[in-house]
Amino acid sequence: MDTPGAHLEHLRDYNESLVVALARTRAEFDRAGVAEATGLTPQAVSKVLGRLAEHGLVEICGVRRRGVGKPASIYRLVPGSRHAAGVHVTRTTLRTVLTDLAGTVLASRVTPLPPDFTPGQLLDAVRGSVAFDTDLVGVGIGMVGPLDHAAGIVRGAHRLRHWHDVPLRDLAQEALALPVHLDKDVTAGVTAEAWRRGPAFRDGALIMVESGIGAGLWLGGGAYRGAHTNAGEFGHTVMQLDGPRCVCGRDGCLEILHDTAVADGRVADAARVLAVGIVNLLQTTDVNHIVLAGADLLRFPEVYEAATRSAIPRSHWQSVSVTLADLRADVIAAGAAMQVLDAAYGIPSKMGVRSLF
Amino acid sequence: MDTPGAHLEHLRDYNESLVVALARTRAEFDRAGVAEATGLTPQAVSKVLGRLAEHGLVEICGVRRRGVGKPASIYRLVPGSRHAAGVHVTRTTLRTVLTDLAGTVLASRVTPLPPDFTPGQLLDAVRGSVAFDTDLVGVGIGMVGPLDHAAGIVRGAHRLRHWHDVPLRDLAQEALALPVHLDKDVTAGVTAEAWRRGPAFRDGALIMVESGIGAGLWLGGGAYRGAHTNAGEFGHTVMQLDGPRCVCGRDGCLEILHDTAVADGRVADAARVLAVGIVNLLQTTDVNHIVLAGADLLRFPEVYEAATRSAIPRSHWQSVSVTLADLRADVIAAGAAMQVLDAAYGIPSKMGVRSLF
DNA sequence: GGCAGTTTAGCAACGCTGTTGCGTAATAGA
DNA sequence: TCTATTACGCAACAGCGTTGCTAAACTGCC
Repeated sequence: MDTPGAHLEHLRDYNESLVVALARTRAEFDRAGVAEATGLTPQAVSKVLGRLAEHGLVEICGVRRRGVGKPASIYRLVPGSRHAAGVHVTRTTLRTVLTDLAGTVLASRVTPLPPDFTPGQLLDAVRGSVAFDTDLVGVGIGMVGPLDHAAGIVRGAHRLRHWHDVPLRDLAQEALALPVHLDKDVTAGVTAEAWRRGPAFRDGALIMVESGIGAGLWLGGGAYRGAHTNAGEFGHTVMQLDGPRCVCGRDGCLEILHDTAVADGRVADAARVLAVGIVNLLQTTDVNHIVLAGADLLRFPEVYEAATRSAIPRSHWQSVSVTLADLRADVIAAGAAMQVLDAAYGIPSKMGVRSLF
Repeated sequence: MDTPGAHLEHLRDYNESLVVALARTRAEFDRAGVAEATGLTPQAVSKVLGRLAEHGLVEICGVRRRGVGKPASIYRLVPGSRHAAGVHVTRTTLRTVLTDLAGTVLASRVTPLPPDFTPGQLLDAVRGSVAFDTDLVGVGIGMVGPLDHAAGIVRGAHRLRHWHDVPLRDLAQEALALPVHLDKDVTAGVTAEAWRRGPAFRDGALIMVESGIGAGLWLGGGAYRGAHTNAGEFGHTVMQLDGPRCVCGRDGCLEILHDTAVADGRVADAARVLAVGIVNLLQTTDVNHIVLAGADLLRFPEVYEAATRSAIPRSHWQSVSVTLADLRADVIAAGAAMQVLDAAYGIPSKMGVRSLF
């Protein structure tokens, strides 16, 4: 069984991650606030903050007087204490991003990739591209599936010949001498949103329209990938039983309907079809955050946003936020970087051996 | 924030739950096996097993000689050590079930409910119905939504007039003087499958066709309900953009297409439409277990099962199991009972205050 | 029958976690 | 200046899994 037992270190890591997550969403915080939010005793919070401060993740930035009594120490996250790099691999380009612990994008660059590039060529490009002048926690790679997240293997990349069962994660780990995290582009993207917004973002989907339609799912406070790292392929859900044949072999998929409308210049129609697809996704997953992203979508952001908003039915106990990915084109690469941060400093979704430092 | 800090007791509870989960799926087990499966030391397993045995959840049932050396003690779960009751509320009937710790159904009864029954009438029926001659861990209630699982409130039950914002969980808790768990019928149903199959069932969906089409989702090793306890409403996903108007207000929902076919006597067509809907669900959630249930579906089980099997595409790294709910009509009530067991003895999906005993 | 070797079980001490008790520091107000 | 109040942290503590070691139970061999 791969359900590991829990040891004392897991408990410590869990609580430290909790405090880091809190620190990420609050500009400043004090001991009492953390204690109240977590249910830990103030003394325990002191110990946690002491450990985090010792490793530079947080620092004291002042005191707060609240009438009578000894002033409380005010803490804040030190965003620059940790950095991660992320890359977004497309069929023609490599986008590289450097982010800090707060999820802020510090640098972003785009380099072309050779036509029909090989794994070796990609690794060369990545090696040259992530050479930032900083210590890195690790490097995240976001690319199209299908791939196996757990094994770190690219099963086969759409329209790329040299990409069948390539153990990219291990190859990159060796080439870069850094921890590497390989995931689907959309999952990386939704991680960016989740990391930046903090624990309030428990259930969300990042809708990406960029040579294909897919969704990155963040369910119950963690990335959800499904049994075969294949969740979120809602572009290939049938929305017109007697519709035109899609490349996936089914008829009337969201993607073929959408792309046909775009090809005909009917962008508003395309957006409406996508919006119905998003409502379908909401019916199935009941997320309350929809994030719109992808190069093709961001060509007409307000059209898609308006169509989505107006398609979502309202009721008194439900509410769904619809926003554009505010990192825009960087969202996948940045999310890949934040997956590294999430693996190291995020709240563990399951018990497993890990150390924050 | 509702993300609680972790204390030492959580660690203990987590490991104990892990061992109970293991015990549920194995007829017999020994110390070494548990130690290997969990990564805990044999000594730690001894302590856990000692605590579980002290409370009667497991017992020694023999020794195993393996050539040379002192024989190992063989343990097994004591299914009868804990019982829970579950009820399945429909528009006209109340089905009540008694289950043990292993998820075995020990008793099952169906009683009619008054037409357009009130909360008070339901509580009376439940009180009379769950009076089994056993100590109960608690009572689970499974019924149609929409409802709020976290708050234990029925938001509004389909075609029942007296059911708007009824705090049923608290009312039942008071009426029964027992812990009560309120959840959507389909979520309860999938919990039954998950509880009986053990940790190997990490990602699954229970498809229920019974005056409506819905799915109970078990994602990443736990029930997934969404942000508003509304996940799994895939019966109201659009599959024919220009299709007939559904009661939900949209056009061409899976449900209206399916029900129309059934009304016309075209059961095979209905099953095929549902199968496409299930494949849509797979595209979105990538679960690898599909469980078919519901009175309307179980009228033609082999038709639906075959249609589903043949609609699912195969590839070399993906595989999806399709089965009928082997508890048949009891699955919802039994699942409601197992939700109580899961809350008390299941592996906690998040850190929270809880005690096994 | 007795001894050696092997495997399992568990007591006891230990390290580390968060908790509790209590003393100390820092501030406002009387 | 004194008192009440608030925040902080050292020290002792309880409880978790771990480690070290001894005892127990069995097989196989002499």
